[in-house]
Amino acid sequence: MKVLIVDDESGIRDVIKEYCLFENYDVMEAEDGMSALNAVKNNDDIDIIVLDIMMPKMDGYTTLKEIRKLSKVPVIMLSARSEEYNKLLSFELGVDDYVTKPFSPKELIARIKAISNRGVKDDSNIYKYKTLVIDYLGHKVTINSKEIKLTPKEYELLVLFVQNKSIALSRETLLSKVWGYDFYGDDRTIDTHIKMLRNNLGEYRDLIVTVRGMGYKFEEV
Amino acid sequence: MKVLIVDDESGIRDVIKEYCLFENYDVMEAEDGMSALNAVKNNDDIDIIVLDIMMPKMDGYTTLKEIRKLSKVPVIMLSARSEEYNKLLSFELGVDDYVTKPFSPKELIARIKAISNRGVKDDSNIYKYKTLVIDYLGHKVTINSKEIKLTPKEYELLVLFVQNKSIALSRETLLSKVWGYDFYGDDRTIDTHIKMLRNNLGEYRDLIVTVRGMGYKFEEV
DNA sequence: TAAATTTGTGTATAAATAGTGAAATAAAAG
DNA sequence: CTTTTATTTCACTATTTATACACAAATTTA
Repeated sequence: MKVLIVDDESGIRDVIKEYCLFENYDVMEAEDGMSALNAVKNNDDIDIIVLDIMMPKMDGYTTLKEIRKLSKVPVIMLSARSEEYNKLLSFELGVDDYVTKPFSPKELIARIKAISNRGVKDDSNIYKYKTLVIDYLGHKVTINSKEIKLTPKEYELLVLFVQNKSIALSRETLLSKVWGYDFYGDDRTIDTHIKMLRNNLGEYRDLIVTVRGMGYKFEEV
Repeated sequence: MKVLIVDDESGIRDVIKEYCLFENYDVMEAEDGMSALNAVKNNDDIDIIVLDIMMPKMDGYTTLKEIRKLSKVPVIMLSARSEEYNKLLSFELGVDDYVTKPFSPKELIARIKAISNRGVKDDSNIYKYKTLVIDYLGHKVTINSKEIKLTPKEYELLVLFVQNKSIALSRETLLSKVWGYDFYGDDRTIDTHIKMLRNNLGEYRDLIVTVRGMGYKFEEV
């Protein structure tokens, strides 16, 4: 487990860091939004981010908005006042939890634990967009209540896309996540599977958007 | 969907309420067991209750016991310590889920969603689909009132499938649930048993659906 | 606009997976 | 101990799925 702590006050970072280390979490620090962003860009093994809202230059909201273009990693926000709360919600950026300052480090750790233990039981078991429905438990995809038959690879691809909505996934990432780190074959294999997936998605084929020179992403219109 | 939130701390109620509203659930609040009880008495459209265990005057257990005299509505319990869990289990009042404080609001919402999607738990001793009947107590399966003879493994498989209707079960899961975690044998053993089970199910053989690359599932047509 | 790069797509072939019957083992019943 | 029943392994087949590759289409760069 690796925790990224983002706060401009080194004192606060230190306190949180100590507690995290004590719980055997790995820790990374960032003192502003920019460095946090870079940290996320360059490390795909960050499991949770503790993010202060009140920061000079780039505030927590903006930082989170940028992070969300890269990753869906769980985020706990730190804020000075609970009134910020509604703002957080309306923000719809997938804040997993929030803690008001001054907070007891113990409480923060407890919340970090809660999120890290949560595992897969996170989101609901169904994804819906218009008439496109993915039933994760049943491994079933339907359009207009009619099942569409996907091969295992196609299904895995689709799920990966949906769970990274609006995030561009490089060919590399796709290969490593769906095929496994030890895949030897051709890059273009992906294209073929994308083609098949699109065909099977029929009227929803455009949800899978080509990001030229990079890869693909899933984007609700 | 209407959620009744029962907690003596208004701060906690507010957080849960905000998240629920954001997810388009209707919300009612109660700050103690008595008002919760009244709320249930006077509103028959409550779909789910989030109930804190630690409350002054009437605690969560007592409250739940009283609620159960009126309704079978699904309940999620909140408690400060995980030790309460065992107590909950032995309590046998039909607690649908259980979340320890401090919890991430997102997690609570995920669980509320999970419950609201799944509907009411079925606790009958008989499963029926058309003329296929499983009598759990009698360990007997009949089709058109005629008993079909299943071997122990076949029966266990069938029951597991039925109790996980529409959920894809991986070979791994099947092995560990029916054969035990310590089974040391060929994966393909399952296929053979599936084959036999299907043969025995005759006209209902198609209820067991192959999920390619994954396992099998039971699906009523 | 032409050339170069990248992506889309149809098709052939290779590889993986599931269905099945029969034989070998193991377990239970008589 | 013998017979019967149940379980497991295994080889073979049918089917589905994955991959490579060639060429077309689209986009970018020079």
